[in-house]
Amino acid sequence: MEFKDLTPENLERAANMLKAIAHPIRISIVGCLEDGQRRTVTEIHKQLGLEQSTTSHHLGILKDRGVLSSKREGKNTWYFLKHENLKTVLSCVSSCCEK
Amino acid sequence: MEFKDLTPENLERAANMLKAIAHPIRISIVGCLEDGQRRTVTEIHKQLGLEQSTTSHHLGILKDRGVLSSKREGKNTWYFLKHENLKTVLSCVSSCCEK
DNA sequence: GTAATAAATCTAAATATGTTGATATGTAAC
DNA sequence: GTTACATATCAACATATTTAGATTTATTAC
Repeated sequence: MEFKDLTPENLERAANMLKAIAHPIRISIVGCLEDGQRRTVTEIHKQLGLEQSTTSHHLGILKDRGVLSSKREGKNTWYFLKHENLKTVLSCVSSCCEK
Repeated sequence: MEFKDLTPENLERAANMLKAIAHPIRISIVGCLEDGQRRTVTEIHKQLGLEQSTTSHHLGILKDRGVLSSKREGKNTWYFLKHENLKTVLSCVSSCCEK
């Protein structure tokens, strides 16, 4: 599907997905989850040096907007990329940002 | 360059570029400028049915964050995509948004 | 110089987003 | 039931973004 053909509703959804990713913390979170990796909230908040509540909040945004999925297993909630090709979005943008 | 390797400064720049695109109006603007097309502010504001000032404002954001470039010719300012591969970002995201 | 057109900027108000600490909920082990 | 740990939500405040109308600046033609 070409993005030109997006209905207003899907346009909104695409904008929301991009907006979800468009934040330094959330880009870093997506970076932790490349290549099918799964991480818990605690792992991510420790790895990135963030407050637990901040981390959960940003993970919630990413999940809500369709960037991540999650799966609860016991006390832990595992987060992972919902669409592998979202990696492409980031490498594409970062290639435009060099220098 | 992998986005994982972005310096904090480039991370910020990548987030700003994504944030620039992450808006329904601005996605539509980028959609008008595919394939090396150039458009003036007036053309875009008429085509998308927006206020002139709103259009100019959003074009300014896109230019400021490195998504578009512009060239003044007489009374007109032509806007165009700075990086052709930003198209990929949008088609990638829209493929994740189907249904 | 004036008039006409294109684009950019300013202003103000409404809306949305980000951040943190505190609190609540969910789950497992006992 | 209690305790401990993981996660989510709440509340409050600060900050940023969006929008439209009015104004200003830039350019061309006269």
